[in-house]
Amino acid sequence: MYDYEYRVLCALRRIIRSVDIYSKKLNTKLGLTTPQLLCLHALAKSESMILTDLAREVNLGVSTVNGIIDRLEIKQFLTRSRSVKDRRKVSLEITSSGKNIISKAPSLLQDKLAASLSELSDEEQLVLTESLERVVTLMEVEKIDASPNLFPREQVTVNN
Amino acid sequence: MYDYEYRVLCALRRIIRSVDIYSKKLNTKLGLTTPQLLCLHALAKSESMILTDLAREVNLGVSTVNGIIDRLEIKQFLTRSRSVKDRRKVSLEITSSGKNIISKAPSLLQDKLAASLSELSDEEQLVLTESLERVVTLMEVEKIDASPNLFPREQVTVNN
DNA sequence: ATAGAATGTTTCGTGTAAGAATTATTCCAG
DNA sequence: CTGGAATAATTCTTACACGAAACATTCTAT
Repeated sequence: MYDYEYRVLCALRRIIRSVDIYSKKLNTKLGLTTPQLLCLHALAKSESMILTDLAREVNLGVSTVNGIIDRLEIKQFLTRSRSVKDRRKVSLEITSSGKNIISKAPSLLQDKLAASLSELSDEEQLVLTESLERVVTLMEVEKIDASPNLFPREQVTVNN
Repeated sequence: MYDYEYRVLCALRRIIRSVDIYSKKLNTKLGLTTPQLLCLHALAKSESMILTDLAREVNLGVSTVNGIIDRLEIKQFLTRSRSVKDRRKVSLEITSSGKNIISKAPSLLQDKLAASLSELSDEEQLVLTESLERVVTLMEVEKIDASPNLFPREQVTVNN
């Protein structure tokens, strides 16, 4: 019973690590990380977008995406421009150079994972995908539950 | 067919984000993040350990773990001491204060995930766990495959 | 019309996370 | 026994990733 919990935790951490290592490999080969590519893809679909919406689109925090945008702007794969109508907003636009790079970029999923996934039967793909999505919903319950105290057992405070 | 790939990618990123957000929540409440707790748990099991082995144990890079160890040492949850037999090695030992904190700490898995997981039937738990582990093996193939060129389609080099 | 709520971006601080390079030590072959 | 390979830890740089705080702008209720 406790066994599954440990196995799940272990699997999650290894998945996280794999994703990160792939992102770094991408960066040395292509000059772009997975999150950067992800943002560019989102921008390519919309042609023009606001930071807040982009963050929601790629499931990341707004301050995180802001940093990613900084790096993409330096590399000239997108432009920032203050909106005239509402001067709080900054509209993000992918450049032609940006469009070019994503057309050359490999899959956002590990090649092998994508390949192996497509080799599974449709049935198996479905089970796997839905299992992952179930994990997501299980995890994200936490977020919605706005209980003020997360650990009612004991209030531990360690601040040296 | 391509659909599954997108759903898998999306699920993975949301899982990563959830794990990270939980870790930060832990940190504000307890003063320790998930990776830090994970390392302490590993040390508690062995009583004395070397950096390299600890890194392998928790599935992280050695430079990453070194930083985590730095922070745990400052908080006095472990001690570093150069080995006398082999002076290259540094033996890591959890302190009593370290043992104390992990006994008070909540689950390393999101509470809700752990709870929801245990509520599933044994059959379902198994499917879910094995699906995750399958994803791990699919992803880690990449690591073992030591092909010099990862993206045979095209050799893209963008170095401004 | 204006104070304050709301919205949107940016900056800051902290903590992963990794690879590359550096240093120190030990091992080993000749 | 000595020089180079191997092992181990550390430092450096880069990039995520987040929340909190600061800032500007717009909206809204009175």
